[in-house]
This record gives sequence, structure tokens and C-alpha cells, in this order.
Amino acid sequence: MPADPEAIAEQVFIALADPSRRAILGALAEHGPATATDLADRLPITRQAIAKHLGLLAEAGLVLAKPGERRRVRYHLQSAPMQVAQQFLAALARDWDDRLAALKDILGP
Amino acid sequence: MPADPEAIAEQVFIALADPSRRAILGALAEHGPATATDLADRLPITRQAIAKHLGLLAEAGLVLAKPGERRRVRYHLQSAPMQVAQQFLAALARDWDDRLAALKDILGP
DNA sequence: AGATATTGCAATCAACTGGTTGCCATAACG
DNA sequence: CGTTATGGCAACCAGTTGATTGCAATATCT
Repeated sequence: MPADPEAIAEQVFIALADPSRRAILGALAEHGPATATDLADRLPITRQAIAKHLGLLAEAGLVLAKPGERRRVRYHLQSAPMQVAQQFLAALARDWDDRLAALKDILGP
Repeated sequence: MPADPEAIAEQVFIALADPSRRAILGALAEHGPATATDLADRLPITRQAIAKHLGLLAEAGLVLAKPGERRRVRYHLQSAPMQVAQQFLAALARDWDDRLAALKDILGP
């Protein structure tokens, strides 16, 4: 399991780049942990499509699958990877601005 | 031009989800503004592929095309959209944590 | 004018993606 | 025991994507 921040951030970016995935995450945030079939009721896509997305989200660490009582698997949000991605973004933006300022110092008076 | 933060963030996520695109941005950050052919020398992909990526990056606002002297078009970094995306991420993470805490308050002692 | 370099556009291609349908294995409940 | 729900594959399909090659247009230098 590589804790490489860039790898984690990349997976978060991929996950958050898709509207359906954001909708799934939004539903989980709004109504709490849910199963794939629950989400299929709320969202306009099939359970299998949702299951695929949940697989990807779990891979990215944004969601955790918890086996429940009636053979149901409930998915819980995990915000940790998003914070990693956020810090990655912040570092990138800061780096860019620093280098741009440095260039300006060299070229301009 | 929609200033919708989510739309901007989505484009940033899409842009940053691709390694080649991150490499292009990295090269621009490291060596300053450059043309597509310049970048094609540094990176292991063709100029046309780079041009396509630059188009997408420009669409996302992460890069600005500045027509230069010898018909050359130099691309400059723009960090503003990244800061929007970063704040979008921060807001999401905060929202999740708030709701999770609220659920915990309801369910647990 | 001719040679060289640089950009833009189009076609093409393999791989990936988001999504659907269908089927099978369980497990709960009447 | 039969029915009903739930979840896990697997196949398949259309659209997108990352990347390539080829070529035309324009500009620069000798």
C-alpha cells in the first residue's frame, strides 16, 4: 500500500471527476451509510453501475465497505484521502506561485 | 463562462487525473512558460498529444495561451482554478465530517 | 525563391469507461 | 418449501480518451 500522496490524490481526482460518483458520495453524506441497492433507489442509475463506482471509490479509500446484519454491505464515507488530495492541491498551487514570483524577480526590475 | 465552483473543480479534477497532464504542468512550473514543441522535447509524447492536453488545460483555465513573437504560442500557468478546486475539496471534507459527527451524536451516547 | 521550422487540423486506432442486461448464489421470511 | 430480496459476477455495448501519423498553412532565415 503506497502512501504516496500523489498516487492517493490521483485516485481522488479520478473519483471526483465523475458526476455519478460525486452524486453517490453526496447521497452517502446526506443520508448516512447505505447499501448499493439503497443508492440505486435514490439515483437514476442501476445498482450494478453503482456497485462498480463503489468499488472504485473503495479502491481510492473514499468509502469503506462494512458487512452488516442481513448480508447487507453498507458503505461509509472516509474523508482522509480527500484531505490528502486537498493538501496536494495546496502544495501544487503554492509551488506554482513561488516559481512564478521567482521568474518575475529574475526578468522584471 | 460559469463561475460555478463545482464545474471549475470538476475540470481541474479531470485535468489533474492524467499523469501526462500533470507532467506538462510540472514542466511549465519548473522551466517557466513554454510552447507545445518545447514541451514535446522534454516529455516522451508527441507535440500533437501535448497540444491536445494544452487545449484541455486552457479550457480548464489552468493554462493561458499567449501569442508571442515568432508565431510561437507560449503557455503560462494559472493557479486560480486550482485554488477554487482546493476550496471545493476543503468544503466537501468539512461537510462530510460535520454530518458524520451529527450522525454519531444521534446514534451514540 | 527555396529550405527550414512551427503550428493547426483531420483521420485513425487501441484501450478504457460508464452503463446496461442477464444469470446465479445465497439468505430471510411467508 | 417456495417466494422474495440482495449481492456478486460476467458479457456486452456505445462513447470517450490518450496518443499516433500525415498533411496543409504559415512564417523565418539564407
